[in-house]
Amino acid sequence: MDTGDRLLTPGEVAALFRVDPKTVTRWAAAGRIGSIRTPGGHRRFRESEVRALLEGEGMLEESDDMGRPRNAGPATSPGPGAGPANAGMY
Amino acid sequence: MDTGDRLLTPGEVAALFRVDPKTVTRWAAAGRIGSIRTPGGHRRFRESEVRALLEGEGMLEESDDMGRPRNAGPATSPGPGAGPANAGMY
DNA sequence: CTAAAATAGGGTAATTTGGGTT
DNA sequence: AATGTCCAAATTACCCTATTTT
Repeated sequence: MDTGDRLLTPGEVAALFRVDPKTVTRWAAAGRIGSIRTPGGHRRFRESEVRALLEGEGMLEESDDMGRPRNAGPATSPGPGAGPANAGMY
Repeated sequence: MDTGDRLLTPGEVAALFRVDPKTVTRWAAAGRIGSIRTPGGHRRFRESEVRALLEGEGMLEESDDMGRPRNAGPATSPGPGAGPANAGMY
């Protein structure tokens, strides 16, 4: 199977998500999506990861009620569930 | 381990980075990547170096926005006068 | 030796980056 | 906190033809 190790440009990812390329850059800077840098500093994204984000996340996670408590967290799972890494200092 | 001393053509390197072959040539001209010239003037790149550039910067990285030591690489080509690039990004 | 593909080199648009702001 | 827009600079992409490689 083609895992899709092809690389996509920021503009392509932005078109897939219907967002501004700048937003994709912010996602990469925040660690929400993996990125590969060219020697010149431009970013490339793995198609497999992008497609996983596109159609593989709206099924078994944050369904509707208990997916992501935005304020009334049980305080027992500090787990990174929604925010894996980064400190969002951008 | 396969050190990967095989030589890659500009087209191969370009496909790996998802860039234009001309861009790879520009990297070599700027000293960002080591290059070997054929007697005819064409360039060849070491697979080990290319893979180091690919994996060394975009694999287990998540928040890599600020602080990008791009010039701390192998210094294989000191690049005589090809330095209009780094040093002062902005 | 001939032919096709790739590369080098130069020059000009398009994209991307990073910061600051809305 | 997240996204979109403006700006200046850098990087990259596509145009061409000549040379090299296969």
